Amino acid sequence: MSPRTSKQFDRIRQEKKELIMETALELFAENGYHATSISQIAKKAGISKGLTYNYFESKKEILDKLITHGFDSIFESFDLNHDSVLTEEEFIHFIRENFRLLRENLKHWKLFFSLLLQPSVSDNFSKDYAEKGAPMFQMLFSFLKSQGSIDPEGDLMVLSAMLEGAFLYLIVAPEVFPMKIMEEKVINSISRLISTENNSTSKL
Amino acid sequence: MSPRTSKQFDRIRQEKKELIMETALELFAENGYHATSISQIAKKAGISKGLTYNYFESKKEILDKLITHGFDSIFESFDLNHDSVLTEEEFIHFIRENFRLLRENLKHWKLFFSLLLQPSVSDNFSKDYAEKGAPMFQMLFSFLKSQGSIDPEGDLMVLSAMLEGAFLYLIVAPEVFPMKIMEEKVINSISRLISTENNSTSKL
Amino acid sequence: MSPRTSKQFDRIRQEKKELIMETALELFAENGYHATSISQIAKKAGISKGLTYNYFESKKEILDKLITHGFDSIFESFDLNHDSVLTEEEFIHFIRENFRLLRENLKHWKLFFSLLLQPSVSDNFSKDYAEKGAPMFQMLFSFLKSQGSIDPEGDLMVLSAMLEGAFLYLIVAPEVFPMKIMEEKVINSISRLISTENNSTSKL
Amino acid sequence: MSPRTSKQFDRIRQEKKELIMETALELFAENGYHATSISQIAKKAGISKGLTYNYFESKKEILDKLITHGFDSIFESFDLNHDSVLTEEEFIHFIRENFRLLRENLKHWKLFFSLLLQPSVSDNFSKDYAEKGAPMFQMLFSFLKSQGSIDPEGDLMVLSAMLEGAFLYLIVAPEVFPMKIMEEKVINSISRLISTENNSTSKL
DNA sequence: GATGAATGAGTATTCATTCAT
DNA sequence: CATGAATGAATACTCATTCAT
Repeated sequence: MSPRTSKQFDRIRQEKKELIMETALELFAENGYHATSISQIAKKAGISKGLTYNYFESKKEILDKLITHGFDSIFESFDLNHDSVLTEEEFIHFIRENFRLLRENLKHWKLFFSLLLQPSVSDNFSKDYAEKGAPMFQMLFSFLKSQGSIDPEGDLMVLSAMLEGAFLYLIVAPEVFPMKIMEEKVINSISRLISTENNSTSKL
Repeated sequence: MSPRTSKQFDRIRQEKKELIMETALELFAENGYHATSISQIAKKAGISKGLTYNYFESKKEILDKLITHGFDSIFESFDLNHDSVLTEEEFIHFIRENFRLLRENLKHWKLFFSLLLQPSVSDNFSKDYAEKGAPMFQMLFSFLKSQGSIDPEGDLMVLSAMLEGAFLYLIVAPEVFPMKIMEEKVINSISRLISTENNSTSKL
Repeated sequence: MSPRTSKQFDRIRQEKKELIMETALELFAENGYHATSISQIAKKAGISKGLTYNYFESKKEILDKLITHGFDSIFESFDLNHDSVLTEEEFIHFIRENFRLLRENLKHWKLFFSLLLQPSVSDNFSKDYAEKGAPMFQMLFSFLKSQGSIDPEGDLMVLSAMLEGAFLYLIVAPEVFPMKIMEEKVINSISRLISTENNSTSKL
Repeated sequence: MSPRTSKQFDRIRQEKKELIMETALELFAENGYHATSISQIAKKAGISKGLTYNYFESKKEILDKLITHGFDSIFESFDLNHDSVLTEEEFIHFIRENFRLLRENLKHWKLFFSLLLQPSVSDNFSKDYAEKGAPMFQMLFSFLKSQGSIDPEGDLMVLSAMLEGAFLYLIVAPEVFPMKIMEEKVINSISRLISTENNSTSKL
C-alpha cells in the first residue's frame, strides 16, 4: 500500500532507460537514425511510445546519449594519456584491446561509422570522434618513431587506414572477414609496414 | 516553329534525368537518403516536384539508378576481366586508377559507404557491391601471389583493409588526409606489406 | 504515534485540495486552461501527478470547482438579495466592495473573463455568470431609477459597460490603469452618467 | 494539357489561404487557439490537414497572420494620424465607425480579447495592440480637452472603460446587449461623462 | 494518503506521391 | 513536357488519466 521507495523507482528508471537505449542502438545501427521511428523502438522494447518520452526528451537525445555512452564504454576503457613510450609488447596489447572493444561494441561502431558519413545528424559528433581518436593517433605515431620509422607521418597514414579499414570490414562483413584472423594479420603486418632504412628503398 | 524531333526530346529527357540524378546524389551523399526530400531535390534542381515523377517512378528508383550508374561509372571504367598476371607497373597503375576514380566520384563513394552501413535502404546493394568488388579482390590476390607472398589470403585482408580505410579517410576527412600524399604512401606500402620468406619471420 | 484522527485527515485533505486549486488558478489564469497541464500544476504545487486525481476526478473538475469557488468567494460575500432601495452612500459602498473584491481575486477574474470568451470550455459558465451577475444588474437598475434616471435601461447599459471595461483594464493592464485612481474616477462618473431631466437634452 | 498559368496558381493560393484563415478565425474565436486543432480547421474548411502546411508554416503562423490581418482591416481603415481637433460631429462619426468596425469584425475582436487575456499565446500581441490603440487614446484625450474637461485623464479612463466594456458585452452577449441600442446609449453618454466646471462638483 | 511509471489517444508537422490543368 | 495544389499515411511528441506499490 505504501508507495515505492525512490530506490525502487531509480532501479526501474535505470533499467528502462537502458532497455530503450539498447533497443534504439540496435535499430539505429541496423537501419539508420532517420529510418528508425520511435514507434519501432517502443514496439521492439515492448513499451508504449509515450514512455520513451518519460525517459528521453527527444529522439535526438537518445542518439546523443548513445554516442556519449558509446564513447565512454569504448575509448575510456583504456588509459591513453600516459606519455611513456610503448614497448612492442605493450603496443600489441593495445591493438588487441582495440579489437576486443570493437568486438564488444559492434553496434556502437556501426552507428559511429554511419554518423561519420553524415555528421549533420548529430551536430558535433565528428569533433568528438576526432578528439577521442587523437590520443590513439598520437600513440601510433610515437610507437612508429620508437620503432625506427624513417617516415612516421606516412606510416601513420597507412597504419591508420589499415586499422580503420579492418574495422569497417569487420562491421560490414564479419562473415567474410573473420575477426580473429583479421586481428592476427593486421598485427602481423604492422612491423612490415614501418618504413626503415632497410625496406624503404625497395620500391614496389 | 517546327516540332522538335524525337531526338531533341530524347536529349532533353536525358539531360533532365541527369540533372535530377546529380542533384539527388549531392543531397543523398551529404545528408543521407532519408533526410533528403523530393522537394529539396526538385528545388535545388530548379524543377517542379511533379516533374521528378515524370522521370522516376519513386524516390527509391532515383537511389537505385544512382547506385547502378555509380557502379557503372566507377567499376566498369577499367577492364577487370583479363586474367593475365599484372606486372608491378601495371598493378601500380591499377591502384592509381582507383584513386583517380575515387577523386572523380567522391559523392558516389560517400553514398556507397553510407549504404554499406545500411544495406536495408537499397535492398541488394551489398550484393552488387560485393560482386563488383570481387574482381578487384581477385586481382589483388593474383598479384600478391605473383609477388611471392607466402600468405596471400592474409596479405589480401590487410591490403584490402588498407585501401578501404584509405578511401574512407579520404571521403570523410580529406583535409586531414590529403589525397595525393595518401595515394603515394599507400602505394609505397604495398611492397612492404607482402609477406615474403625474408620478412615473414620478423615478428613485431 | 497515535493514529491521526479523521478530523486531522480531513484538514490535510482540505489543505491539499486548496493547494491544488490555488496552483491551478494561478496557471489557468496566466496561461489558459488548455495550455496548462496537470504535470505543471503538480510540479508547481510540489505534489505528484497522481495525487491530483485523489482529490479531483479530472482536470475539468478542477476548473469547475474553481469557478464555483470563485463565484462563491466573490459574489456571495455581499448580500444582494435585499430589495430595499440603496442610498447613495450604500451604493458607493457597494461599488467599492466590487473593486475590493476584484483586487483580492484578480486571478479569478482573469480566469472568468477568459472563460467568458470561450464558454465552451466550461459548459454552463456563461449561464452561471449571468445568474450571479443578475442581482447586480438589478441593483444598478433600482439605484438608477431611485436617482431619477429618465432612461434607466440605457443608463444601465452604459454603467455596466463602464464597470466591466474598468475591470478588464485593471486585469489586463494594471500598471497603465492604477486600481485606486480608476476606482475614484468610476465612482465619480456615476452621477454624471445618469440621465436626468436636466442633462438628457444636452446632446453631445 | 498545358500547365496552369502562374496567375491561376496565384488565385488558387489566394483563395485557399483566405479559406483557411477564415475557418481558423472562426474556430480560434469560438474555442480558443489551443483548443482548436489543425484537423478541425482542415475538416471545417473541407481540405486535408497536409494542405494547411502548403500555405502556412505552422499553426502559430495562422494566428499571427490573423492578428496582422485583423489589425490591418480594423485599425487602419480610418486614419488616426491627423492632429487636428475633432468637432463633436467628427468625433461622433469616429465612434460610430468604431462600432461599425466591431460589427464587421466580431470574430477578430473576440480573438483579440481572448489574446489580451493570454498574451503569451502570441508573443507581442499586447504590444501591437497597445500601439494600435494608442492613437485612439490620443484622440479621445484631445477631444475631451477640447470639450472643456477639467480632468481629461480621469475622463479618459472612464470613457475608455465604457467603450471597452461595451465592446466586450457586444462580443460576449450580443443578444442581451443589442448593438444599435448600445451604440446610441454610449454616444449619448459621452457628453455627460465629461467633467466640466458645472458637473464636477455634484458628488454622487 | 502518495508516488511516478505506464498507457493511448491526440496534436502538429512532414513528405512521397497523384493528378488536373 | 511541366506545374504545383492536394492528399493521406506516417512521424515526433504531449498529456490526461490509470494503477501497482
